[in-house]
Amino acid sequence: MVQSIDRAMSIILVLTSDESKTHWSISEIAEKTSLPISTVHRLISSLMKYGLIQQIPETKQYKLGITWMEIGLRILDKIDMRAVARTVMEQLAADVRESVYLNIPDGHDAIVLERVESSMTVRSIDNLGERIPLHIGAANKTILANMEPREAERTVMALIPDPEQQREFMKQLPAIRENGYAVSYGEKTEGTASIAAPIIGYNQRVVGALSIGVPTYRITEELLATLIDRAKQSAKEISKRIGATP
Amino acid sequence: MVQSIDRAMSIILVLTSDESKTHWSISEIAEKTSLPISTVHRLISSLMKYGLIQQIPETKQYKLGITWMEIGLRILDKIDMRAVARTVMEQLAADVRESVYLNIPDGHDAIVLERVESSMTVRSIDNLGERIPLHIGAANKTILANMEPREAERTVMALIPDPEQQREFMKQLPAIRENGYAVSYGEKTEGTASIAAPIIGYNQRVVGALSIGVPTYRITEELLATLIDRAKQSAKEISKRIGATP
DNA sequence: GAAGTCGTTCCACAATACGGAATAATCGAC
DNA sequence: GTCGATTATTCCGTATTGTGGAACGACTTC
Repeated sequence: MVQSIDRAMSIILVLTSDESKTHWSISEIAEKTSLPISTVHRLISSLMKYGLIQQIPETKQYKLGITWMEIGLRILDKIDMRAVARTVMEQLAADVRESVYLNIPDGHDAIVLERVESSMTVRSIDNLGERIPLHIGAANKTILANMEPREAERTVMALIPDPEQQREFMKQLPAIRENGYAVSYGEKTEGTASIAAPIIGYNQRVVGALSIGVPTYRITEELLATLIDRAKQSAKEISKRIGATP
Repeated sequence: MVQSIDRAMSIILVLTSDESKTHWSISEIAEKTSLPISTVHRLISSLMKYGLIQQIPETKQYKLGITWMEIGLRILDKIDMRAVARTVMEQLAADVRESVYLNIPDGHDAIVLERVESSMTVRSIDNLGERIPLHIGAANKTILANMEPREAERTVMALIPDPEQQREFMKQLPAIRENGYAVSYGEKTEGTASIAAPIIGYNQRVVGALSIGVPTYRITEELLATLIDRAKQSAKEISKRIGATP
């Protein structure tokens, strides 16, 4: 619609086109965009004004400006994980034909932030907004396992009074962290198993967990392997979309 | 030079103007930019094409698009300081149990590049991507103090109009440079003190500043001494690590 | 159901960006 | 140092492009 913006973006596109190349000359850009040099120059001048493109003084070449990062960081800061997760969760639920949940940590509990039910589901297990202590269920355990260890320890100490049980519980966490998933059988709801994987934010911190709830009687070894795989994959997809840098 | 780009950026600017507000209606944007509604609409349509702006289907309102993050992350990737810094920052935050920030200079401001919050933190103070003038706050002052003196002077002259205040301000810089740290009380945020130390790149140039934010009421002389020590130490650690791999 | 308040589309008009060509700056070979 | 080749930058008459008031449509509110 607006030609200048189309052209400006085609220039930006050229600047992002090659991972290894960091700076470009005007004539290179003109050639790649098939625009006249003078036009490229004028557009770049405008873009420079806003820090979208920067000029390297020594070589007079151009590179992407810092504004992209500046605004990008702001978006990362308040990205709505829920909306992002929803898309992925719906796909997953449709594929595996089971209910899918998204939990986020808050204090010593996790809150059920989102739920997608499969058509197969007889009844939904977790209610939206429900608060579940972090040591209960596969989803919450993956959160604990991926939290800052000291904080995890403090949380467990607050949740489990008996020191012996505390130690016993803490033992499982490293493995969960290592494997990238957790499985639980009927911890929260009788007759329901849960397969969970962590969602990691842009700053490498765990921001939630995705889990699949399955009636225990349906589970076979083969299905379990598939579900683990799919849960990990979907959690990673969400992590990526909310800006985690792998 | 190119009007459309100027106008487009003024729209983007509105969308970034308020930290708390995440989505805007066309008429709000039109009013803020003093542009006709139809013009705003046309520009937004073009910007949407590139994911620079997204529309929320339910409310028909607009928000910043993910392209900013996408391109921003590419640039971030090239700044390997961030990855290096994060490790050190997380350790520091865990140890001192306060929030830790990383600022990098750009023009007359610094940008908040990374933030690690302690579990103790009530609320985060600085937002990622936020731009703060270089004469405000301990972190930015350490940057100024370690910049090339002429450039620092030029920056201060641009930021502070009053010549008397300029001179007054410049006086503190040599001491900051000498001591290797700066402390500020509530310069940027009421009730929050900041302890900062410079990060020096492989070419002996200041590339950023690490700072610890502490509620003023928590500060004692003893704690202050510790935090100064830890800030200097961590900043030096980061400097060393980015110096080793230029 | 009328009156507002949004977002969206339309189109005659002229202001705006266009781009070829001239100029300036830079580099390199001899 | 000079000449030529290759950049980046500026200029300016032209017409293509974006402009914005007004009409329309979709919703909400009273």
